[in-house]
Amino acid sequence: MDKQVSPPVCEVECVHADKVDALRPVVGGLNGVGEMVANLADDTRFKVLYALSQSELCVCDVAAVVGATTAAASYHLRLLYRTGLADYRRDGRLVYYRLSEDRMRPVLEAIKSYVLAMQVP
Amino acid sequence: MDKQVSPPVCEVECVHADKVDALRPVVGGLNGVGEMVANLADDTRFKVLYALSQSELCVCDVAAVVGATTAAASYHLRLLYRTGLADYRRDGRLVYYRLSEDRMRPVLEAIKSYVLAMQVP
DNA sequence: CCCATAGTCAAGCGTGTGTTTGAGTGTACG
DNA sequence: CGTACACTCAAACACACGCTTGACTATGGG
Repeated sequence: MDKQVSPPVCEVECVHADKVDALRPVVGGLNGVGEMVANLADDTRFKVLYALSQSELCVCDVAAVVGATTAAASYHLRLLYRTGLADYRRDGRLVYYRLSEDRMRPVLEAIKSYVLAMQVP
Repeated sequence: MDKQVSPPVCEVECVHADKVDALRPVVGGLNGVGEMVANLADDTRFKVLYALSQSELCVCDVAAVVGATTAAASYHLRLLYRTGLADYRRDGRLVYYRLSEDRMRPVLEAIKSYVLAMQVP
């Protein structure tokens, strides 16, 4: 089940074995990080999730907030639901979505801060 | 150059105009966030950048740390360089990369914490 | 000068993704 | 019942991405 450790990797384990050995276990614990980050790696979807982190919203509202069609908003909301980041409840004709994973808030805030900080200079 | 604002978006601006009006300017300031997050939305590339955030490394070391070929490591490093997240210097036959944007550290740490927190339960 | 080595580049591949479109589902209300 | 509306679903399209492969550049040592 290992991916690749030996064949086309440099000659030996390369130049700085100490640093490499120190980093490998740490980095190895990050498996799956790409898949998780990919849930946020789209303008529309990040905006949707950030909006949900601020307020419970129906699909219609989400579409209006992010500037998308309801179909597109529904697509992203369903995707966020399936990956466990959002939850929903039905109330009459409306469907309300909300952020379901509070541990995501610091991530959203960190990314938001970074983006806003990059817009000034 | 605007994307879509009016046509198939609900009827009016939908159910909760107050929340929508409050969120729209905030969310509107997040343009480009998806493109930025996409730089981290891959297991290998996130690991590469995280490793760089911990230590200056040559391509060979990076490949060894993340378990990839030097070509794959070089591909991601070059991409990170082109997007301004990494910088490099040449020293003899070796090329050393490092994190060039310190403001990225809190983002990397927040994501790492989230991933590690999700692995326990 | 020539070879070995670290790194880069470009083409090609398999694969995945966001959006549109149009049809379908479910709820409310007269 | 039947219309109206919020929402969902599935197909299709266009596009982009990560990795491999093999050739190429650049540095340094014999």
